Amino acid sequence: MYADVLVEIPSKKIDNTFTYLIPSHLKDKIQVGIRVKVSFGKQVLEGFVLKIYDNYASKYELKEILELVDEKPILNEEMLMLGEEIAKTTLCSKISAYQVMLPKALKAKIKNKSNIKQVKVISLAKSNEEIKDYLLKCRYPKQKQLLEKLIEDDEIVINNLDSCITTLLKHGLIKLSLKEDYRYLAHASGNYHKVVLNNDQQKVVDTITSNLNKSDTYLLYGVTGSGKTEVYMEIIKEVINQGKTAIMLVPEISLTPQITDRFLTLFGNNIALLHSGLSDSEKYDEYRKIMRKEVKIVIGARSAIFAPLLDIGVIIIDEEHSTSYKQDNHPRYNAKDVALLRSKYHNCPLILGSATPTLESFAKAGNHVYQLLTLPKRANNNPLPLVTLVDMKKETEKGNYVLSSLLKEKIANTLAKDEQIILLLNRRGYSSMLTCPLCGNVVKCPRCDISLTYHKTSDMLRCHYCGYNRKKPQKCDKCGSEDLKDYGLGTQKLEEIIKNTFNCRVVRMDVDTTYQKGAHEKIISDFAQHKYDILLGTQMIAKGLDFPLVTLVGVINADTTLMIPDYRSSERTFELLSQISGRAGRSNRPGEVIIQTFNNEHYSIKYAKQHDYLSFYKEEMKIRKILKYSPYYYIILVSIASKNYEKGFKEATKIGDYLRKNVSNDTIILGPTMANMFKINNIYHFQCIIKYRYDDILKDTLIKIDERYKEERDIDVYIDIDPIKI
DNA sequence: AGCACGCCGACT
DNA sequence: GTCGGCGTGCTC
Repeated sequence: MYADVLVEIPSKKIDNTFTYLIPSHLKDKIQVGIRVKVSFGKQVLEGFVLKIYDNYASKYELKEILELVDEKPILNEEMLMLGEEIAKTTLCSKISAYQVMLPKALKAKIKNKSNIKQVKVISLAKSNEEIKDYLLKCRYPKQKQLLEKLIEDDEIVINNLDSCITTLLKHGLIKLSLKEDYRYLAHASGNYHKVVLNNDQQKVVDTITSNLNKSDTYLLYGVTGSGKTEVYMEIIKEVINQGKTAIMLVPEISLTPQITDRFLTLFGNNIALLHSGLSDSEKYDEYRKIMRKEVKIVIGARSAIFAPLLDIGVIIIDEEHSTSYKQDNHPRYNAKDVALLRSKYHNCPLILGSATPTLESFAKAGNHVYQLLTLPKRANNNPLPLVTLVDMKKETEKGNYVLSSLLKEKIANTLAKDEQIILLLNRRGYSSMLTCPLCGNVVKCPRCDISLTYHKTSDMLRCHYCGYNRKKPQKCDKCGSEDLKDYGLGTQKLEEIIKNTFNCRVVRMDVDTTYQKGAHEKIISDFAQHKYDILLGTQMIAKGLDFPLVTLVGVINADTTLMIPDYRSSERTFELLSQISGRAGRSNRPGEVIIQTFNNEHYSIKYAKQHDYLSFYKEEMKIRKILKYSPYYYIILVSIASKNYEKGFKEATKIGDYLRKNVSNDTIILGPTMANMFKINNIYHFQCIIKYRYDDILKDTLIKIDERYKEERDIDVYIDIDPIKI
């Protein structure tokens, strides 16, 4: 017998299987999807068995498989199919596709036998009658207590052996054994109260639960606070009742106890949670629970879409507009695409939920590719918050550069009512640049083409792209003037201003305050407990959070996302403003939103003010059509990176020309141009953008480019199919 | 990814 | 004459 083995070398060059002989003692144990050890050249490697067969006309002298790593397959038929599909659609090697699907601990080479945590457990070694006899004559209360508990519970986890246990062991009444333990156990705090669904919610639930055995995709478009989570819970409940399993994806950032609590309360330990807060071994523990069919529900971020559940009854992707579902490094897969494949495979519905769906999804709903379901009102029938725009051009004339008089007044009022406030400022640090007023010199990163951000707490200038750090200079590097001015506003400076202006408790949430494990959750729970009056931060505070006491939301500068030169910047702006507005007035107190902007005529901001997704959608679709962008055209981004500017430019031009010659007539090739972030970490980035609708030769052309540049050492070419940012 | 093979420069 | 530079190519 022979086996085709995919060895664990993540190189495109070696992305085909190698045939090995199956030694006779492994013949009845080997299966497709298990890992094996093989000798490969001079080294011993692990690999996945992808095929087993009887006859093979060998040209070479075949080697034998050395040993099996697993007893049972870790890749089943479905996962093998998913990996192949990912490799094909994202142009990555098969092995990297399979590796991205598995938890790190299951990746070859890492020995994890000792990685399984064990606990000591004691259990009864004799029959209940014999124990009861012993109990009658036993005169030690501690022993009695323990034995009685053991009759009740079968086994007890112990930390150390006390005299009572050693005596019982000596008498042969109990036995000691080791049991695998799971490190991570999520607990519900139990303070979630069940809610009754309103008519709209019930209609959505009914539509989906009466079509559970079809692989339809639904777009659940529900305004912020419309109670999408309750709908998901109801559907999952029904799926579980039918004996099936469920996957729910949420953006990493919203995997907070706030959300998970509700699920844990309703479904108890039937859930595996997969999020970045877990260590690799903890993730592996959760994974093992899924493999052993001990849980039926998986909730997690992007990679949870690969959870090896069998018999999936529903897949839910919450906040479907979130960019976090696309992996931004190799392999650049999109969890939404994988979800679609799995929904087809399991014949189960896929639900995409959002208050601000991507244009692509909404367009598909318009074409009846997806089925549109709507929750037009907030669950508690509250109106959406009143949004007021403040023209910052007028405010700056009055000398108000940061807080407009209106926002100041509203903050003071809200504080007086003892209610809470969220302030959004989409830029971290203290100020965005340090400038010399004499010679106009801006202090820049020596490795990147961008100005450094001043961080006051550490008195350092920091590059937000490469992490470069330097002490704040006392003098201008160019002319020596000592009068350096800081311009721009960051979250640190805003925090300082708020503290100086109001007498209140402020907490700041951005990358700088949340890089430590658990810091993010702590800020959220502290704010929820009203330990602070104001939560200010970057966009990470905009999504999914639910604080009943928040009645005022302020957006300090709505224009930052609008400035980004990406064809989706209007969509991002509308989404961010809608999402942050949705944080206000979620309980019985009415909410209010103040948006400060220099572009109060811009349609993104205008429609966000009116909570008018539909009009925004129509306006933006017109522009996408004229400019030939997604969803009218498919987009592929080819990035060319090199340390050497000339070489990078030369190769980028070559790639651009090659593309133009080797695609269909109506495919559009833009560039090469300098990328948005042109120089990062001393590496120059160029890019070509491909826009196409139907093109059968494009894929081959891309594969050729990919293969050609795999070998090049000082040029890196990345091909991003369906990129989320340009 | 490793590791060997291989064909040109400065050394005991 | 040889040690070693890392360019190229192969691994069932």
